[in-house]
Amino acid sequence: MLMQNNHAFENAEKTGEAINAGQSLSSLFLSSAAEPVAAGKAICWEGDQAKHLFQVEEGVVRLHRIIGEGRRVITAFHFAGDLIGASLQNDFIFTAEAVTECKIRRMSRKSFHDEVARSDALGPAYISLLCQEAAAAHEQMVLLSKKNAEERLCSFIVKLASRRNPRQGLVRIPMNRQDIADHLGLTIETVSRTITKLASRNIVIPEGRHDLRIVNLARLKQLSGDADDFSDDSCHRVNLH
Amino acid sequence: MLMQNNHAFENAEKTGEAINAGQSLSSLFLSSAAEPVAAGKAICWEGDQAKHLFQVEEGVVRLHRIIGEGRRVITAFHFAGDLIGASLQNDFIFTAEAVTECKIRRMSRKSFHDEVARSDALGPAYISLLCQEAAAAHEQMVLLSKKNAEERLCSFIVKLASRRNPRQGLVRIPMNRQDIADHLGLTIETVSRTITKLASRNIVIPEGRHDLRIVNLARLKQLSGDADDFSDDSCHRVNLH
DNA sequence: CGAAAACTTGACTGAGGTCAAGTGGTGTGG
DNA sequence: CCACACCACTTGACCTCAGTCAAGTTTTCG
Repeated sequence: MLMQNNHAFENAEKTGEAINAGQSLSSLFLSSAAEPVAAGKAICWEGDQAKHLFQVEEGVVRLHRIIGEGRRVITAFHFAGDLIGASLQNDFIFTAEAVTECKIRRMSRKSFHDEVARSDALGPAYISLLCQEAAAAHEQMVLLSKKNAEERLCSFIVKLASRRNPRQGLVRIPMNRQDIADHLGLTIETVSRTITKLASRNIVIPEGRHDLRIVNLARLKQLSGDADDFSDDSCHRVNLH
Repeated sequence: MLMQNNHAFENAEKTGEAINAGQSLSSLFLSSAAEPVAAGKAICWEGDQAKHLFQVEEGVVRLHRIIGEGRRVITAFHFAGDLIGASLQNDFIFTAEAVTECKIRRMSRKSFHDEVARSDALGPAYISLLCQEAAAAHEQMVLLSKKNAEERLCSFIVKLASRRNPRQGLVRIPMNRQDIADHLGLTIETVSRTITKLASRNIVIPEGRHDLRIVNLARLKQLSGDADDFSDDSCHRVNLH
C-alpha cells in the first residue's frame, strides 16, 4: 500500500498526487543529518519561535498542548515520513515529543520556504500537504464532538490499522494508554475499559500492551461511527440490489 | 480593529501580513457577481466535487458535517470577508449553509489556482490562510477535547466579541442555539442553561435571542479556560459562590 | 390573532470521570 | 536466576456533568 505518508492519520485513501507531494517535500530534508531522539524527549516546544520544520525519519511523535491544571490534548501523532510544523506561521502552537525512540531531520523554515518558492513542483506539494492536514483536523473535530468512547477507540484503531502494518491483522500501538486517552478526549480508565469490552466481544485481541490483533475489521469500521456507510444495521452491504 | 477577517474564529491577534493575505485573495472574487443566498439555504454540499471556492461578501455561513442519525457537527462559522473551500483538494468535506441572509461570490478552483500560481504575492497569502485555518482547527480540538460546557460557551463568546462589533460591549450572535450547540459539542439545553447561569452571575446580559451584552469581558476570558492566563487568581475568584 | 418555531426550565438518567485497589510485566541489583 | 520495586495498565465502586425527555414560555410570522 503506501510506502510513505505525509501526515499522520490521513484517510487511508490518498491520491497519487498527495503521496508524491509528501515524498518530494521529504526529499528536502535528506541533506540534513538524522538526529536521534530518545523516547519521551521533546523535539520542539509550544510558544517557541518556529525556526525549523522537522521530518520524522523513524519512530512516532506526538504533538500536544497543555491547557492549565495539567489538561493535555494530543492533537496528532506523526509517523515515519511525516513533516512536523508545515502549518505554522510564527511560533509552535504545540509541543512535539518522541513517543518511541526516533530519528528526526530538521530544516530551517526559511530555506524550506525558499526551496518551495524556487521549485514548480514543491508549491502544490506543500499546499496539498496543508489541505490533508486540514482534512485530518476536520475528522478529529467530528470525533471529539459527536462520537462516544467506543466509536472513538474504533476510529483510532481503524486509522492505525490502515497504516502499513508488517503482519496482517496485527496492529502496533506504539503509544501508551495515556497518550491514546489524551488524543481521543477520554481518560486512561475509559480507554482501558473500552478495549477490554471490544476484546470480550471478540473484535480485537490485545497481545501485550502495544499490539492488537484485529479479528473483525469490518465490525470495527462499522462501530467507528463514520455513518453514511451501511445505515441499515447488519453488515450485508454486499448483496444489495 | 480588523476591517476584514480571512477566517472565522481566528485568534483576534493577527499579523498585518495575515490580514493582507486575506484581502489580496479576496480581491480575486471581485470580478464575479455577489449572489444572494437566503438564510438556511445551502451554498455547497458535502461530497460534491469542489469546483468552486466561495467568498462571503455579507452575512454568516456555517460549515457542517452530518454523521449518521442526525448528529451534526458545525466545524466553523464564516463571516464577511472569509473564504470557503480554500483547504479542499477534490470534494467538499462539509456542507455550507447561510446562517443569515448572505451575499456570496464564487470562483472556479481552477482559475483560483491559476491566479495564485501567476502572482508572487498570492502564493504566500494562500499558504498564510491555510495556516490560520490550521491554527483555528487546533484551537477547536482543544475546546472539544478538554473544556467543560461553561468554558466552551465563554470561549465562543470571547471569539465572537473579538470580531469587530458595532457597539462596544454588545455582541451580535447571528446563529441560533442549535447551531451554537452543534459547534461546541453540546446540546441546545446545555447552551441555554449555561447562558442563563452566566447571566445570573452578571457576566453577560442576553438582549433578545441574538445579542449579548458583555458585562465582564476579563472574567469571560478567565472562564474560557485557555489557561496560561493569570494562574494566580488575582480577580477575586475567592468570594464568589 | 393563532400557530409554529425557538428558546428556557425542570426532573431524571446515564456515560464517562474520579478515586482507589489490584494485577502483571519489565528492569535492576544482589 | 530470583526478589523486589516500579510503572503501566486493569478493574471496581461511586459520582457528576451534561444529555434526555417533557413541559412551559417567548418570539416570529403568516
